Amino acid sequence: MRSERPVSIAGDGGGTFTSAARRAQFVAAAIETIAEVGYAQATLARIAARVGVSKGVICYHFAGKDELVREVIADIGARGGAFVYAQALTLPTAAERLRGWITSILEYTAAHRTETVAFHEIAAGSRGDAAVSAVMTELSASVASAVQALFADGQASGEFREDFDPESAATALMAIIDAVPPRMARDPDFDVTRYGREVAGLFDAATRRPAPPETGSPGKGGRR
Amino acid sequence: MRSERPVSIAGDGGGTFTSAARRAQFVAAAIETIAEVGYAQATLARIAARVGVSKGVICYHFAGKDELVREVIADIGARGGAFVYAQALTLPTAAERLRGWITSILEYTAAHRTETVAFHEIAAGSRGDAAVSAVMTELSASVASAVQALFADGQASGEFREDFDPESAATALMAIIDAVPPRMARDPDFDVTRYGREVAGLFDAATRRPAPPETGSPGKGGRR
Amino acid sequence: MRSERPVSIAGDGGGTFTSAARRAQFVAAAIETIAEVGYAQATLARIAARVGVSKGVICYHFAGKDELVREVIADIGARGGAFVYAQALTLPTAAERLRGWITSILEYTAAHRTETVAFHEIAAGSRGDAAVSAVMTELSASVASAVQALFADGQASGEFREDFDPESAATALMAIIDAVPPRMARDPDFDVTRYGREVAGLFDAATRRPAPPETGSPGKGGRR
Amino acid sequence: MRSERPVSIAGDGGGTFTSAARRAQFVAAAIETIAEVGYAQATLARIAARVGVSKGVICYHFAGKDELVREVIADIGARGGAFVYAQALTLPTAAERLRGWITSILEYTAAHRTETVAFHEIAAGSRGDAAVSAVMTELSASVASAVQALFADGQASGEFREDFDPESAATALMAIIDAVPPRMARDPDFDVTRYGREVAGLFDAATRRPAPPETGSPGKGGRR
DNA sequence: TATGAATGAGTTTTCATTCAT
DNA sequence: AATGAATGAAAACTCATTCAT
Repeated sequence: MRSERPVSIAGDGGGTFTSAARRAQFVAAAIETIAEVGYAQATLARIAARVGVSKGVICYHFAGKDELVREVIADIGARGGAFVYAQALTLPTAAERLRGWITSILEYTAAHRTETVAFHEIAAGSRGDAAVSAVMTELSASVASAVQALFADGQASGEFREDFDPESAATALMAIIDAVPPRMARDPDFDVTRYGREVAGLFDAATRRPAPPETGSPGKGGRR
Repeated sequence: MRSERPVSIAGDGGGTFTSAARRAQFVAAAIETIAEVGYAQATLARIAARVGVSKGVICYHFAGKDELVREVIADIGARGGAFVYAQALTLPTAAERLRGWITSILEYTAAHRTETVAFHEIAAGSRGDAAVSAVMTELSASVASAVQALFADGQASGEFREDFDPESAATALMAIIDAVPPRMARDPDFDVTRYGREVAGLFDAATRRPAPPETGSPGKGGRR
Repeated sequence: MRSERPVSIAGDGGGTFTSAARRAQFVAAAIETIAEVGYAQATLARIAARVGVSKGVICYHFAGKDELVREVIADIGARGGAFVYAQALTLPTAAERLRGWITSILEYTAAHRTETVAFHEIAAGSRGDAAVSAVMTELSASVASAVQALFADGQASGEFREDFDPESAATALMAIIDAVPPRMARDPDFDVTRYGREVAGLFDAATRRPAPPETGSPGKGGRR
Repeated sequence: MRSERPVSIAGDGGGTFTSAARRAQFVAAAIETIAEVGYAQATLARIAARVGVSKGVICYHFAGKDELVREVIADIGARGGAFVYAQALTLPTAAERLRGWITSILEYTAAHRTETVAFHEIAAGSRGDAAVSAVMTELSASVASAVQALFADGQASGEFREDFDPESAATALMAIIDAVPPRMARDPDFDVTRYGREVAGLFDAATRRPAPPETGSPGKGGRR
């Protein structure tokens, strides 16, 4: 019975795919399909057709559509998450980390349109699919808390103003980032890099501690 | 021809529903259903069940699902649009209008959860439904340009900094607003009012022209 | 209970239709609708719409669609039959009666396109509707036997050749006549009158006893 | 893409149906069903039931009902057309070709009742189905013009009388032929072969050039 | 009588899933 | 492992018919 379902053991020199590679192939096809036609229109038939195999094969390698979609999410999340975290958190100041995060995540978004568009399509269309929903929520919560920490750190270190709520700021920033993929899909000329610079600028202005009230040290104020 | 298709004549004090009232009832049921289970899961059967009638009744009152959905969009858009525009645009300064717009639209969002959640669900899930998509795109574009004008006005009047791009700022703000309904749906404790205040604060800080560089008038700088 | 269903008593001076007139109105509307869109597409809704009333009214006046259709058949049959019989059967010779029948029935067909087209549509599309089918079969059988008699009479009187089968000839002639309405519907320029002349000519040539064996030349006549 | 839609590759000796054979099976079932209950009543459910499979199977093998019906028409048309053309057109005289055509087409009709009845049902019931209608019209026009040529040839060669219109004669003959399938369906004892002989005789008599007026050359008349 | 509303059976079609080979 | 075939549930929509008013 257990042998009924392929396990992920690699290392098969033959021309035929190992099970793991096959699964990866379907995940990739699913991502492309979802990005192209939207979550609701991404049927197993269409995904299988993209790979050039019959519909049944997907059901052989995955327990069902749910499992495939969950793997799609995991795949996108893992790759994207790794990249983003690698960039931002090493910089010295909170302001730099914030700008770095915005810039790098949008850079990634622009460089991986298909993936990020697919991710957004799933997030938007998977309502009512409890299992999928749960994964999405969890994933987005973990990113949100990292972003929130970014703001909190800046406040704690005195870099940022203290009259804003880090959680709200994180929510807002996440919203801004999340809206980029559909915007790219809708409008291919959208300049993501420029937008990233602008958003970073807005958040910089919004969070930077205002120039101190010039209490008798004019030199400092002037130099600034 | 006369009576085959119910027409929208309102004003009937009787206890029995007029056709217009019936249509409104289905529109309301559709909104609730969409908000509750998502666009893809909002079948005619479910909507009819909510009203407590058979599936066919909807097809009697509406030419088809498309017509119902279009009416849903029109209904939400009309009511919401009227409200929002009424508030914000009368205030004297751009900063006040910006804050007013953010505050009032989120106030409206909070007060009309079901409606706004449904609207977002449709926007998110109607890919591949050309007719619906078109209406949504148009509607959102018109709001976006009004918001952009808000920022541009502030820059033109000298109230706002000039080193940000009004279009990008509008895009960002719209993204923030659009993300609220699904957040409310996901997390019933989300405090929209507080969030509105925070977002307004962030945009205020981000757009306000910084304190002038103290060019020889120390008295003013000091007071500030 | 009996008063539940309107009876056919005429003579109601008011502006409102008597039941009989109402029924006739629906029959007329049904004929027009069937001729226009075909039997399968002639729904009660469409018929009612043509009269300008609601669908339910038809069900009030008729037990069901079947009854309406049967009345349509009876109506067309009665009027058409009466007309045709009146013309042809008074002429002196069989050849004249044959030509007369062909001419007059096609004349009628041309003059009552809507009716005859509707009749044909019902005949063609009412398969599987036992009650309707039965009426059609009966009606067509009665005409067929009259036509057959026409040929048989000509043979009996010596006017017609004897080497053809009156039943087959009647079947063939009926087929020719029955095909005219759909042809008219398909091709509005079809010249029915000319076609009638041609068909009459063909049947005349087909049935006429060949030139008598030259009664003035005894040798030939004798050989026959 | 490769295997999603079954393709028409024949030649598989195994016991299992190839896709082509399966399609042919459904085409055959559709023909039988249409012949039996009429075009309007021939639902996918009924056709599937005849084969003993679920409704969805037909949609698996055919894009939709339209495709099935079009294949039914093509199937009947191809087989029937080939047969009929093979027979008639090789004979030397126009009179023989005319008789040959009538005889052979009715022979075919008698030998393929189900098929021809189905064909007639489709022709009669497909009003309002533009695609199907178009195919039928075209097919019948091509046969009609061939028949018309038959008459015209006979006139041109001097075999036939010249005082009839070939087009009308063709229309009449087509009407006679077209009426046979429904007649067979209605009346199982109808003797098609005999009818064919009779119709051929009628048209022979109707078209044959009459014996010349015997103007003083008895030898010629006698020999004839 | 008439109406509009409602019903429910029935139609085509789509799709995830199962299964024998 | 893979396939093609089959399934069956569900979707949107149509239509004759019923019924309270």
